[in-house]
Amino acid sequence: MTGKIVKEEADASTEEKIKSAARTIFHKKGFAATRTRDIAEEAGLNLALLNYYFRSKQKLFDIIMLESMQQFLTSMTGVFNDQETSLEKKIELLVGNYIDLLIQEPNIPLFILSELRNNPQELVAKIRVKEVLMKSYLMKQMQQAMQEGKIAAIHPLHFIMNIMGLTVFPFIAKPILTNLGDLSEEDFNQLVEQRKALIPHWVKLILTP
Amino acid sequence: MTGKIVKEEADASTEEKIKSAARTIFHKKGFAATRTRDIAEEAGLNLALLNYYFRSKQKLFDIIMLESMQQFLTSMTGVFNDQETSLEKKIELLVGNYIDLLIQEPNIPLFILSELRNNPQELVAKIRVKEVLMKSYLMKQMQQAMQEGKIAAIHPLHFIMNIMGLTVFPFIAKPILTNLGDLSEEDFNQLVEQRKALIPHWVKLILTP
DNA sequence: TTTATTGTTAATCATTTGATTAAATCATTT
DNA sequence: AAATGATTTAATCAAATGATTAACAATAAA
Repeated sequence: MTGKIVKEEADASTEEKIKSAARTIFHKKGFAATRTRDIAEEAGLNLALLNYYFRSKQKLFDIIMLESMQQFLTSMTGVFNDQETSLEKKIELLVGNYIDLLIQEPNIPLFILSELRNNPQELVAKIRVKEVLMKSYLMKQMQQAMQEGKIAAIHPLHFIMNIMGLTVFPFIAKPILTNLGDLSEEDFNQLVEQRKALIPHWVKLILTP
Repeated sequence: MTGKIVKEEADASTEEKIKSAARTIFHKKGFAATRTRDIAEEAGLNLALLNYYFRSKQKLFDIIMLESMQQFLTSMTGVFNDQETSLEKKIELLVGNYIDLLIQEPNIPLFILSELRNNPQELVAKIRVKEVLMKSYLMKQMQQAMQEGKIAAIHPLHFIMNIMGLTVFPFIAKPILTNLGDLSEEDFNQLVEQRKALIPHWVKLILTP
């Protein structure tokens, strides 16, 4: 009955096939619009296997959601607490990492944010964004630079909104933007590639005292 | 059978009650997660009335979606083609209008964008964003200012991504941001109110030649 | 008032869909 | 090989849900 529990490392392949299919479809359509049958079909497996391995659609979803949020968060944790790199360099790295990630996984932001509106607090709390972000070395660097008058005074949240807005929003609005500019997938990616250099430049302007 | 069709202006009240309830719930939960029973309950009406007035969930949704997109688009059309106002002034007005709208209807952007990923082309085409935006007087002003060297050379899509990203993203990421900053509804609104002045200022910096 | 039309309701239908079951297959151990 | 346990499948269940129906109420027309 509980194959996976007894035999922890059964055949990772099937379990991973299901997770991979679930990731694809959940990311694209969200929880409510996804049918477990779609996932099974995408994985090329019988529907019952999904429940055999993960008990329920909800449990499977929770795993995918948690991993997606962590994947998103991991792109910044490494950068943020490096004591060697300058504020400027950190912004470059952060934007670059995110754009690389988002070109690979363009559906993650809209997936996370659209699901978050139903669950608000619980999930956000679970991944400790607040600790990771607000108590990071980057924030200390910013505070100090502001005190020394090296950058303009700005509320940390405005700073975060700006960087994330400039970096992530294009991927959220991708269908509109590609229509607006008659862009192919290729064109779009090229445009956001440019933003790896542009956004740090713009942010520097914003921070100029 | 087809009450509404025969008698066009029957009792606007019931029809409007349904639309209003549908708007509320669709905006908050999206198409797939919304049950017609929820809408009926929110409207304080019998479930069958929904189908009596709108034939199906899908038809009702299409109406709400179209109106929401138009509402969103209307915030810019007026501003964009005014031949009297400067580029700078237009940015101020645009950002101001959007933030006012979004404080009233904070769920619209995520609603539109998350539904758009399923339907991509059809809906985007229907509202003529491309015409409204790309062929606006604002765009001509930009081109001319660039040629005259009065503003920095920038791809129109980067310009749009920046303004929209800076303005709209905070509302899309609201649950995360309020958690990050321990913000009440009030606090959040105050913060985005500040952005009415800040974003035009930042955009001006970005456009500085 | 009577009649016809429109609006509303409770009950029901039919389909979709998440989940379970029981039997079959595969793999591992003895 | 036999036995045991893990994995997989087809068939089925039960609940949720969009939609319809038939009866009833309200309103307007005659």
